[in-house]
Amino acid sequence: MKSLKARLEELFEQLFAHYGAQNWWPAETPFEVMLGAVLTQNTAWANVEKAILNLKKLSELNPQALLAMPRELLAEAIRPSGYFNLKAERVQNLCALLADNRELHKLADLELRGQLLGVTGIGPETADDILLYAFQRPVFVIDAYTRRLLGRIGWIDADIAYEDLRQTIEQALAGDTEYYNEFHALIVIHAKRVCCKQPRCSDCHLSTLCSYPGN
DNA sequence: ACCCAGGGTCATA
DNA sequence: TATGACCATGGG
Repeated sequence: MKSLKARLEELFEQLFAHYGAQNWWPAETPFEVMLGAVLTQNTAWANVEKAILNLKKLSELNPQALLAMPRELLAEAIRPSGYFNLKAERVQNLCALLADNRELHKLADLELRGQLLGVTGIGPETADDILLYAFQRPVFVIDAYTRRLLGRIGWIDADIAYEDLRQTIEQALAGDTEYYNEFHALIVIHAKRVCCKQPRCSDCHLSTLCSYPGN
């Protein structure tokens, strides 16, 4: 029986061999990463891109500017990303944390995670996206794709708690920031393949890794 | 017309 | 602790 570490590393190799380096997260600045992390909650990335583009036309992308913006105006700009009233509030909650604590980058990983989770609207996955892709901390992000993929392969229980799964994988891999960055990006890119969105996945080179819910 | 998307909060039992 | 309602747009 192969160890979890060996199986995960093999999975990484297969994905990397097919898709190559992804250079994530798609954003120009760390703050834009954080913004995207909130806006993409339960939302297709294409809609988030529209929202961010709208916002860039109205304002500089920094915490002070978005805090100064009337919430209604912010909400209207991010409308395409869905839940726009809710997300306008969440974005400003995050901005408030960033604006009145300029030393966040000096905090240890766990402290920083605690600060992020303290923001209403930032849950475990959004916090980990921010930790990994904005603050370059070694965190393995668990999202719906990751659960679906690992669940489908039969490596995890469907109902394992977020923290338990994250720590199980991090303990097994003991990877660095760059490795976790690439790994999560590959899982998402793989899940977005057209063939992985079909009920049956026959032409996928990695058919056994297809993450469509019904497979 | 339906389903889903790079989730999270809050009220209730 | 564990469900369920709610948030809302856009593409397939």
